[in-house]
Amino acid sequence: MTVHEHSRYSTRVEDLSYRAVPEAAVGRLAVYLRVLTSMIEQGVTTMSSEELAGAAGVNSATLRKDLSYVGSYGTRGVGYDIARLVEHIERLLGLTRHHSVAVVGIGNLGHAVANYAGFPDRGFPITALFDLDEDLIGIPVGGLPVDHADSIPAVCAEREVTIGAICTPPAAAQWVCDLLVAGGVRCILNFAPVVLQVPDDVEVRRVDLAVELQILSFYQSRRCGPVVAPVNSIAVGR
Amino acid sequence: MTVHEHSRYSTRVEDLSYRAVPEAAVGRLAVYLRVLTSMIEQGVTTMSSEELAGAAGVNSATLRKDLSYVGSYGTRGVGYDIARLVEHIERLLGLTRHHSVAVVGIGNLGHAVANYAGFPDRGFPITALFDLDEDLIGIPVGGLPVDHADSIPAVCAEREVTIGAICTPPAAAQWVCDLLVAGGVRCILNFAPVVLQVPDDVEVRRVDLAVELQILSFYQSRRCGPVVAPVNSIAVGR
DNA sequence: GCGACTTTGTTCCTGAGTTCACAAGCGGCT
DNA sequence: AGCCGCTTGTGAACTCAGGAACAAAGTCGC
Repeated sequence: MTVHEHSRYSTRVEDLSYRAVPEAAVGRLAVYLRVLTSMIEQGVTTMSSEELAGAAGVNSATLRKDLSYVGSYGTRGVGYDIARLVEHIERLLGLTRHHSVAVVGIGNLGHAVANYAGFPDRGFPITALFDLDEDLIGIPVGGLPVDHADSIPAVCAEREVTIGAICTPPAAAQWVCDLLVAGGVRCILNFAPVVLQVPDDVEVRRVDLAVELQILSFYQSRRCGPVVAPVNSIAVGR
Repeated sequence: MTVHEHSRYSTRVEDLSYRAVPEAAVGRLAVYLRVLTSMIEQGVTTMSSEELAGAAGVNSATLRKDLSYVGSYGTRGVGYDIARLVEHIERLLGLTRHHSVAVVGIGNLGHAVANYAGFPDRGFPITALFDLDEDLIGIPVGGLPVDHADSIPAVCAEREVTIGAICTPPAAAQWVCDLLVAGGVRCILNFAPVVLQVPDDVEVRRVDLAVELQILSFYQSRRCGPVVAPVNSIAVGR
């Protein structure tokens, strides 16, 4: 295991436990986690890599490699003890501490996010809601009153918000983002179709419906053959 | 350009134009497209790779390589003609033909998706809405009445739906998915936190809020140092 | 108690994607 | 008209992720 990276964390010894986890693996681990918890509800206690891989839609070798990052506890010849595995994955993903979430922009999407059932259950309590619309402010959504966006920095700092979800129209997104950052938020989930400019120490994940659709569109047209395209600039040009 | 792939499309000549486009590049092209169209609205007509890369948040070399897949039309020493570039990217992504979208599950999220402003503008007209709730059926949402989920196969086939968006609770997602596939839908956008099982010729893209949050959580805890974790099973074990 | 079978954890390898770096090309300036 | 500087497009190195195969290890049956 040759670790020759620019190490910001080189002072610690157990670095291995939370660095050196491939980007993509983190996302898959979250998926495994959900499959596993739903298995617990069904009363299953043990699962082999083959089964879990099938349920998660990945290769079993990939799965085993991913699990090796969590210092996994499987039993050869048997499989994985689901309860123990869940515990380890949760620790690796940092789900043992709670991350309070602020939702900005209480439109259709904001409502959906604020009411999303899975969040509180899984360690993501929503502790603040913001909007600009005077008619919305003060009205409780999912049991929590909406605050004015101007108060984002103060409220986020006070309630120790760690994750901000931006559900505003694109025009407001960058402004809101700056306010969140000013309030100490370092993780942002951006639903607005904009590329946000943030300091280096802020992590942004973009969820972009239009982009997803366009990717599907690409596959669709690749499947059906090319577009009409009697355009000679393609055939001849360059 | 060595193209030595398993070629399902080897009969055609201009294959290069739409095969051999890396997965990741397609997603980025959609982002470039949005940046470019917003630039047009601002009256800009020309842009260098450096500028566009900055606005899209990617490396300029990556951007140029991505644009080379569309058989790009830049001018050395000047940059790219935005209008022409937009046209070419739209053709590659298959946006010159319209893809009608069906939304299943008219809850919070379904409303958000159905009303999403960007869809009709960008060639994704929403032509069908479905739900199970009798109270919703017949009621128009965004100008379109809601149909019963049982009619998914018939309606999708009739209206030539090419993309299905699943916004249902997880328990219903697989059932809905099967109905969509039965109706001839080959592209699915899945917002339900479930891994769908589909035939090989169906393309599924998953948008999973919980997974996104957990990835952010991982980065957050990596940043702040490890979790409390005085657990000796980690330090000592194996 | 021992052997055979099952499944994990890991190593190696292949292929893809990203970045660097440079040559070719185009416009503007003198 | 010729030169200079700027920008594109691409060839090549490098990094990273994914898949196959195998050895270690533990359990179950006898």
